[in-house]
Amino acid sequence: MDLKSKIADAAELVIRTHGLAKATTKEIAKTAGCSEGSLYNHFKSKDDLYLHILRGQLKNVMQALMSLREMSGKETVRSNLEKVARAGVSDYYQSMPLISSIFSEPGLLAQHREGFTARNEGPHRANEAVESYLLEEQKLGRLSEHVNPRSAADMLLGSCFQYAFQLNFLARPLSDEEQNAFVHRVLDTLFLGIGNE
Amino acid sequence: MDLKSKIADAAELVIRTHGLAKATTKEIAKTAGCSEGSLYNHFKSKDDLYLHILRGQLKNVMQALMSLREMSGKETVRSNLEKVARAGVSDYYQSMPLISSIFSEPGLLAQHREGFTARNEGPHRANEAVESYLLEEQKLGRLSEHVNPRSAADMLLGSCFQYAFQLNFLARPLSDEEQNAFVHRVLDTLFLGIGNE
Amino acid sequence: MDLKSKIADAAELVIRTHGLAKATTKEIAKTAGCSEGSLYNHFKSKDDLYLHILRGQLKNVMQALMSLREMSGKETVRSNLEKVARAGVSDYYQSMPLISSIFSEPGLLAQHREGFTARNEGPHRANEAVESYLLEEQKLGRLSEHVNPRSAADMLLGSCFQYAFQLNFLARPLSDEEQNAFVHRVLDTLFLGIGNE
Amino acid sequence: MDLKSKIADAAELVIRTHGLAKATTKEIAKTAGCSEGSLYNHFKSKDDLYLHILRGQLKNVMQALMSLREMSGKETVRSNLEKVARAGVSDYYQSMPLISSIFSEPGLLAQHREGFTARNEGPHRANEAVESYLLEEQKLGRLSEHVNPRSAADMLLGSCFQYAFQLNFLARPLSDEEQNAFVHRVLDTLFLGIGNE
DNA sequence: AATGAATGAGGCTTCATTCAT
DNA sequence: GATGAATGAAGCCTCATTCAT
Repeated sequence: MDLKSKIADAAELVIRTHGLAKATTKEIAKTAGCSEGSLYNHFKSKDDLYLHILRGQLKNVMQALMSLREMSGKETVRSNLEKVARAGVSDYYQSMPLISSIFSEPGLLAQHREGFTARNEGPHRANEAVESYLLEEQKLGRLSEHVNPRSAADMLLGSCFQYAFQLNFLARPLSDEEQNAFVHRVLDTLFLGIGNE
Repeated sequence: MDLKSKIADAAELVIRTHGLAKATTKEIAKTAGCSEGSLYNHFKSKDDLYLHILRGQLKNVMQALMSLREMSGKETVRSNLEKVARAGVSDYYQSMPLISSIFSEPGLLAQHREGFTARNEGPHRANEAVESYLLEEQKLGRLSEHVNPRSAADMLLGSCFQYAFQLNFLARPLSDEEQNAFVHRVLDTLFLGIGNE
Repeated sequence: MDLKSKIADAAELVIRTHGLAKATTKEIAKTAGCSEGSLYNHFKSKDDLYLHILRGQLKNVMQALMSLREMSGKETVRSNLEKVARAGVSDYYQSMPLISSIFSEPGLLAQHREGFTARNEGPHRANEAVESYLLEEQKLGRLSEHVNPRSAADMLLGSCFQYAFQLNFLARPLSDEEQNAFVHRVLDTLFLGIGNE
Repeated sequence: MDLKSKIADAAELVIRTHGLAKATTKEIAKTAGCSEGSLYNHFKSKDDLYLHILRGQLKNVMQALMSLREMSGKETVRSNLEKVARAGVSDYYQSMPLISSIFSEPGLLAQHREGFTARNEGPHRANEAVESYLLEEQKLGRLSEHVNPRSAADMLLGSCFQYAFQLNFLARPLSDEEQNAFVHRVLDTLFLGIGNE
C-alpha cells in the first residue's frame, strides 16, 4: 500500500476521531507513520487532502445504486429498495462526520461542489437514482402509476439519512439489528402508506 | 437589544456566512460592533458562545411540535403534519450550517449532547413528538392502527431534513413554491403508500 | 517610544546584522523585546514591515537635497555639492545592505516601486535634485553653460554610491577621514575635468 | 554542454527571474531539466552553486579591463575609456540582481569575499584597473599630471554602476541608444570638468 | 462593563538535503 | 552519475484569551 493511500486513510481516521477542526497535519502524519513534509509530496495542501477524502465517501451506496439500474423487473421492488436502504444507512452513518464537517468551511464546500458538479456526481444523485429505478418499475407495471417516484426516493433515503445523522449526533453505535429493524419498519410504512384503512 | 444578544446574533451570522472554522472572535466582534474583549464579558469562551447559539436553533420546528400536542383530533391529520413539515424544511434549511458544523468539533458535540440530554431536549425529540401525535390520532381513530407512527414520523421529517441538507450542500435557495411542492408531494406519497393499486 | 517603532528599529538592526534572508520574525521579536504575535498587531506581514523600513532609508541624503534647493547662489557650488556628497556616502553606506537586499525579492521590489512611484519619490530622485540645483546655478551664472548638469550629478552621486557599495562588499568600515579624502578628491576631479592641461 | 553548466545557467536564470529568495532547488532543477538530486552531484550545496555563479559575473568588464592594459598609448584615452564604460554599464546591468542579492546573506558574502580576496580578484579591482591605465597614460603624457587617476576611475565606473543599479531598481530596460547617450555625456563631463569657463 | 494591545501556543507549509534504487 | 520520495527543521502567521486601563 503506497504512502498516498496511507496518508488518506490516516487523515480519514483522524478526522473521524478528532474532528476536522482538530485534524492537524502533525496528527495525520503521525497516524500515517510519516513526516509532515510527506503529506505535501502527495497532496497540494491540507484542503486538497480533505477534498480527496470527501470524494471517496459514500462509495457503497453509490455502488448499490449502480446495481439498482439492472434490477428493474428482478426480485421484488421491496427487496431491491431494501438493499439500497441498508447501504444508505450504513454509508451515511460512516460518512456523516466527514461530510457534515464541510459546512464549517464554506470555501471548501464550494470547491467540493465544483468538483462533483463537473463530474456530474454528488450526494443528491442517490435520490435521482432511486427515482429512476422506480420509474422503470412503473413502466414494467410492478409499481402503481399513482406513486410519485421522486418522493418515494426522498422519503426512503431521507429517513435513512436523518437516522444516520441522529445516531452520530447522539454518539450511538449502529448495530445490525437496529439497522434491520429501522429499514424494515420504514419500508413497511412506505409500502402501506398512512392514509389507508 | 442588549450586547449579549447582539454578540450572539453576530456570531450566528458570521458562522452562517464564513463557516465555523473561519468564525474568529475578531470577526464576530467586528460584526457585533464591539471589542473582542467584550465577548468575554458575556460568554465564558468562544465554545460557550457557540453552544449558546446552537441551543437557539430549530426554535420554529420545536414550537410547531409543541402546538401539535393540542391538535390531535382537530383539523385533519394531513394538514397538521403539513404545518410541521413546512416548519421542518424551513428550520432545517436555516440551521443546517450551524448544526452540521459541530461534527468538526466532537468535543463540543459531546458538551452539546450533555446539555440537551440534561434538559431532555435535542433534535431527535422532533421525531418523537410527531410519533406521539400520531399515536394520539390512532387512539382517536383518525389514523389506521396498522401504521407505525415512528416510521411515519421518521419518513416525514427525514425527507425534510435531507432535502434541507442537500439544498445547503448545493448552495441553492429555498423558495416558497419549491418548499410547498416538496411538502405536498411528500405528504401525498406518505398517505398513499407505494404498495397499493 | 512605542512598540511599532521598537519593532521597526529591531527589524532594521536584524536585517543589517543577519541579512534579510535570516531576518526571521522570531529574531526580530526577540530583539524588539516582544512576542512574535505583536509584530502582526503593527504590521500586516513581514513584507509590510520590510517595506516600511525601506521607506525610512536614505533620510539624510533626501534632507540634504531638500536643503540644496535653497542653496543656489549661496556659499560656493563646491561646498554645496560637498555636503550632498558627504550625506550621500554616509547614507548609501548605512542603507546599502537594506536596499540591495531587495533584489533578492523581485516581488517586493515591485511593490516598493509602486509605493515610491505613487509618492513621486525614489532613490533616483536624488540625482534629479542635484541636477536641478546645478541648473539653477547655471541660470545664476555660477556654473558654466557647457556643463551637463545631469551627468555631473550622476558622476558625483554615482561615485559615492559605488564607493559605499564596495565598502560594504569588502566589509570595511567608513571612517571620517577616508570619507573626507574620498569626497575631496572626487570633487577636485569633477571640477577640474581630466581633459585639460 | 554538460549538466554542470546547464545547472549553473538554470540557477542564474532562476535567480534573475524569481530572485535569490525564491530560487529553490526544485525550480532550478526544473529549469535545468534534471532532478533535484543531480544538483548535489555537481555542487556541494546550494550556497556552493550560488557562489559558483557569482564568480562568473562581470566577465565582460573584466575582460575589457584586461584589454585596457595593452591600450595605453593607443587610440585615444577617451575611446579607450568609452569601451570600458560601455562594458561596465552593460555588465553591471546584467549582474546587478545577482550581485546585490548577496547582501541578503552576509554569511555568503563573507565566503564570497574570502574567495575573491584569495584569488586577488573582486569588483573593486575594476576601478583599480582603470586607475592603472590612467597612470600609464600620465606617464606617456597623454593625460594631465593634475588628474587623480583613482577618482577619475571611480567617477566613470561609479556613475555606470549607479545607472545600472537604478535601471534595475526601476525595472527599466537598457536600450543601446540610452546606453550610448549616457556614456557619451558622462565622458564629456568627465573630460571637460565643471569648474571651467 | 468595555476596551484592544499583547501574548504564545500551535497550525500549515516550504525547502535544502539525503539516500536507496 | 541520475533520480525523486522522504525528511524534519524552521519559517510565517492566526487566533483565543488575558489584563491593565
